[in-house]
Amino acid sequence: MQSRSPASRTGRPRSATADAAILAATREALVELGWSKLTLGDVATRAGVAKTTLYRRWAGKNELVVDAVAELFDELELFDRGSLAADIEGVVLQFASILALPEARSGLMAVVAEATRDEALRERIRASVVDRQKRLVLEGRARAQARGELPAEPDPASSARTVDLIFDMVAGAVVHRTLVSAEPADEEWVHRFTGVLLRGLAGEAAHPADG
Amino acid sequence: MQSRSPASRTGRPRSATADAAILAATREALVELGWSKLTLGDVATRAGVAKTTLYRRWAGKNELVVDAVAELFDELELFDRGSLAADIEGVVLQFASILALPEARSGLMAVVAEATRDEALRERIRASVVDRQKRLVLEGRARAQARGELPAEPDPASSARTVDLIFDMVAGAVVHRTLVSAEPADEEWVHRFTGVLLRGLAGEAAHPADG
DNA sequence: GGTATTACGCTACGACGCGTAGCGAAAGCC
DNA sequence: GGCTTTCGCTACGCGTCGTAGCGTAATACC
Repeated sequence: MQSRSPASRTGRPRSATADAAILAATREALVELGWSKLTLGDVATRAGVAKTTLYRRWAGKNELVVDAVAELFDELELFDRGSLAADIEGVVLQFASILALPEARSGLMAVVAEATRDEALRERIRASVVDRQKRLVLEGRARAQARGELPAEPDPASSARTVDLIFDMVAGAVVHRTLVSAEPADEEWVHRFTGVLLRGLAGEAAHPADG
Repeated sequence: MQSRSPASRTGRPRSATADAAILAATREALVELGWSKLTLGDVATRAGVAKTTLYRRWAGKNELVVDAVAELFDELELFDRGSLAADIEGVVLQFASILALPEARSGLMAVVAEATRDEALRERIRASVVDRQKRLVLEGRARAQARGELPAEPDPASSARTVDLIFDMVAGAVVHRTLVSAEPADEEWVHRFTGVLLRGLAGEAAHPADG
């Protein structure tokens, strides 16, 4: 959400239910119409609010859709399944199930595309969507290091680069599989992916079927 | 390009220079304006053609931008650098340099987003952009198997799934690094990425600096 | 060279979404 | 009750869309 400055203490407060209704209506419109045919007037009508109310809270289509899609990622959680491989498979399957939703598929890529020319929008996406995933990578790695599955990296700069790399590899692969190849990231695919990620291409050939 | 059916044999032929001018103008407009602010009228003016000419050849903005961006991927080539790791690094750096172009950054993701609701557009992207990259994965793997760096996969179905997986991992990681994380996929990053891809997360820790 | 056929440039048009301004009414704090 | 902010509503100018219509240019066929 937009940073609510503490300046507005007096006067009529903004309706919290309107916020929720607008975001829900945005997701509904994304499902039915997709990004390009989604209009703010239509969203306002669906939400039962005036178009001007919508413009008072969001600068435009981009920011609105980012917030609407970001809520879908709230449920992401890294359950402890006992091993690094199982942890990765679990969270990747969660991520894939979110990307399988039509409102996420059509909305997320569009705002990322817009963000290539809009630094503020890129920061908004990072804060509300990306960082929530990156946190999972940090957690998973810490757990794996505690289990002895991964070595500790003493150099913090090198460590940060490794986290970024893993994050790009995991998120990128799932996104590409789901949105570009347009194939489901199902359990079998996730299992193969995790195998390559952990053991590499050559090593994976030695364990073709099991985990 | 759209499949030119051999039905039109008589009459004035379509100007080939107009095609090139329109696609170049589209890329130019993508750089200056980005996807959302790009208008077909503006592209027609830049190309020195009438707006109606543009509509006679392309169904809309999506198809036009796909063709304009697809030309950027023509130069992709897999040079034989002697080892699988070097081959991967070389082609990934080429791919990254294309994605670093502003006309590719702003255009490619947008059409992919649109393609989530348009099967024909998805097929157009696959034919003119994606398949050109997937061919490189096939070449690279065949070379690596000939060198003995990768084992032969006798089962064709399993083999095809592996190629798809590798393709999603390579292309996805580079795209995510470039367009979502908005960081350059430079030589250092590509080197780290290739290490993880070939040796896995655990194995990579044993070779932190070299190749 | 004449004719048919197709592409081209140009103009004009209705339709639609954008984003804003202005108004009166409603809902909170002091 | 007075102050402040939000809300719903209407209306507006603006720009783009995609198409229709027309006269002209370029090629193939006879």
